[in-house]
Amino acid sequence: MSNLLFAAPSSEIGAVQNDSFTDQETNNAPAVVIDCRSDFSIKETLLGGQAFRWRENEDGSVSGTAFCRTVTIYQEGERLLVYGDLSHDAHELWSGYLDMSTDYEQIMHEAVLLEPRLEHAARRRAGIHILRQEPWEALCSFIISQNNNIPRIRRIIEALCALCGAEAQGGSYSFPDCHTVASLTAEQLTGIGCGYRADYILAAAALVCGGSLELEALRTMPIDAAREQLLKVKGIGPKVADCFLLYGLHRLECFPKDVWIKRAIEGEFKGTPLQNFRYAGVAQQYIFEYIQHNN
DNA sequence: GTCCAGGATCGGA
DNA sequence: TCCGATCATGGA
Repeated sequence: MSNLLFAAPSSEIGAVQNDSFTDQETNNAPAVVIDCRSDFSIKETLLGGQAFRWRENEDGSVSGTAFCRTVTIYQEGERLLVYGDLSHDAHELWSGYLDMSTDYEQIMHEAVLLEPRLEHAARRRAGIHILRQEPWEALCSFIISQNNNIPRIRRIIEALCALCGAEAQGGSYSFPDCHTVASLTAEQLTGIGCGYRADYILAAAALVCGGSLELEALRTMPIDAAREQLLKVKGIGPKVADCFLLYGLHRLECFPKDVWIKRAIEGEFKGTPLQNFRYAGVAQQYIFEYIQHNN
């Protein structure tokens, strides 16, 4: 059963990879070109745990699906080549998704002024941008992420997309909208490995598609009010709420506290001003890097 | 077999 | 309010 579900998306992604590689080799398919800083990293940004539907190809490019479009992205120094999206708004859409307009160098500078111990870690994470993901996909993904590991989170999300079966432009599956998810049964969700999270996913889907949880309204609402709304939903706790606000609604002041970060801010970084930094979510990435590499 | 995964809920102190 | 047990699941 699980093999059937997993086979489809991976073969689709393989097809995309090959097509795009050929496109670049023969140079006969147009790519959207996006300028970037030389220290930007497409891999850190797409594969670093903010989003779960991107994969690295053997040639170093990254393939995935968002906004119902499947693309392959190459980074060559200060430019990104996006293959697979021929839409007129492709440049605007992918520049926006990758948040190319925010000045991350300035954010890093401000963060290091507040917490000089993070200088090296911040430099190592200088290439990361906070994505502007589709809110519902982010919410659903981070509900699935709780007490789970990244490879399994990826598998479950791919299986969910395959189960719902909506094809994206470019061949892979798009992430199902909240109505589609709400129409699933708990048995279907546990069948793809969601476990006890099945009921949480259904609860969130019902609230979102029923209109009683307006995700877009949370984008501009005072942050405490937004959190309060989210915490009312069964299955959304403080960590998932902040991950959603940061990665799904691009609220950069949010500071998701997982077990590692908690340990850091109760220990070595006790009293750090970064928790209240207006770009705390970016600084959180630096702290995580610091912990992982111990300076 | 046990432990863990970038948690959340629930019930009992 | 706080703390521990429990919740599915698969990989190490």
